[in-house]
Amino acid sequence: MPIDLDRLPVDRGSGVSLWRQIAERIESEITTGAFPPSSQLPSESELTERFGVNRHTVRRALAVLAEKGLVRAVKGRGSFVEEAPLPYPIGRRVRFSENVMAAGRAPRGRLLGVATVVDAEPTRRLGLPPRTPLLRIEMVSSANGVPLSRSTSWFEKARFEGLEAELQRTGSVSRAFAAHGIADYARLETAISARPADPAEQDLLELPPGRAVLVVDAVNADAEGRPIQVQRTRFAADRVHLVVKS
Amino acid sequence: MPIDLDRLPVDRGSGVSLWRQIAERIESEITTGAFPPSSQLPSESELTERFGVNRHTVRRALAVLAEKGLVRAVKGRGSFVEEAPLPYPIGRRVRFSENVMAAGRAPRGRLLGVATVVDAEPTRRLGLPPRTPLLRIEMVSSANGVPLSRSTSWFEKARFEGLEAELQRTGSVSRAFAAHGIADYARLETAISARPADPAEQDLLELPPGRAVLVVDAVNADAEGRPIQVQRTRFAADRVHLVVKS
DNA sequence: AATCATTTGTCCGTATGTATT
DNA sequence: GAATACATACGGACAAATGAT
Repeated sequence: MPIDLDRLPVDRGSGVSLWRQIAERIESEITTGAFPPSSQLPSESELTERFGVNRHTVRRALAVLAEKGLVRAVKGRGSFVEEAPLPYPIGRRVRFSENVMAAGRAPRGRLLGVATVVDAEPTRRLGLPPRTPLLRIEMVSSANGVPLSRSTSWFEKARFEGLEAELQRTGSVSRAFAAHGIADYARLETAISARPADPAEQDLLELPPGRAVLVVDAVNADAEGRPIQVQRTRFAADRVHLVVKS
Repeated sequence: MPIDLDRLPVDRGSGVSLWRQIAERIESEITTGAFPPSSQLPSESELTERFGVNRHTVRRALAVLAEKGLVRAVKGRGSFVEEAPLPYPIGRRVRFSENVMAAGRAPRGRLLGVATVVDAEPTRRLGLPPRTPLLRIEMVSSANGVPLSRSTSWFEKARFEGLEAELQRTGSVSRAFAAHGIADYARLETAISARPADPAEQDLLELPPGRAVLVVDAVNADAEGRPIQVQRTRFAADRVHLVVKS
């Protein structure tokens, strides 16, 4: 009769700590597909029973896996297997929905807020005269219900009056542009940096404290090459990797 | 007689905490150029005297600036003004030294170690048969003496026997390649991600705990398009931003 | 609308083995 | 060997968020 690995008890006094053994067992079950991406892990108390250890020990193992970005714990609900990082192309074409769908996941955009602002730096990058009123739009985008990015965009207000209504309705910048007669647009320049997520980002992106965000700073232009959008996107660094084509 | 802002004492009971006032004063002195990039700040005790506060208050102000990535404290030496982030192009051409010199800074590479290894993943990406022996090379690269990146490279051992000697001597991958008859090489594919720096990286890159590293994963190929190098570079995210040309 | 069971997060402990000084 | 520090493991209580009833 074959050994049932799932029921194999932890090995006390083996020189390997229990939390490490448990973490490795759960990790192998994730990588072999016993726990598929986005599925829910057994609760801490179930794992406690299964491995015959204290709940703290299970929690330590789960903390290791969370640290590695393999699982994500949600208070009051449970722990879930993280999806593999989504490959996000950084090319001329910039279409969040397309990029997410190409990876076989369901994109969604949520409008957080709209404001009319005067801001020197985006104005300069849009090539507009100083103190031109801009539309500033805050969004959160997700794939399969998991938040992927938080973005801030600036547009010339006079040209994109009412853009927010379309954004609100569709949750898609591309579609809002289309409604304003812009069928095609492309990346002009892109700068990429990274830093730890701040508390607001931790909240909106459902990130545990200390994780990093990838900051992608881009200027997008219409078919004639005129800048129409300055965008600063903060991706949850655990959930994407940016792919640059040469 | 004009007011000497440098000598303006801190404003107690103004509703703004002393550490915040001091942080803002030092920050403005940095941005106005009174403390140029890479210069050394006055010691904590000098600042203590100048502002007439306790050393803890000065330390808190400096901690804020370090958190923002404006200054860098080095134990036993002092605090230094961070350089502006170096724009690092991610294009077809991959030349660390060129990129750093283009920004007007002095590049330097230091070889940390060389090992012969068998590793499935880089072997596969190099398009070599499984279990082919590889040369794995660990480096740290810096600009103006400030560590910028930590990289691990894999090469086919049979083809690049003795590469490490040249690397040791010049600290440059390009020059070591040249000595092996490879005049030109280019990026094949690049993936970018980010995560908090681990303790070893904090040490080598002189990063305070909690900061992020930009992980750039690349396969480079010779003039014929054959992969010759798999490279994983971890940039100190505070000190560079990657610029992608479209 | 209010209550309840479930689940993770945080805190208080105690005991024990291991490594260092 | 003794003293010390540290990591490991366990026990229990309660807070906080969630989802269902």
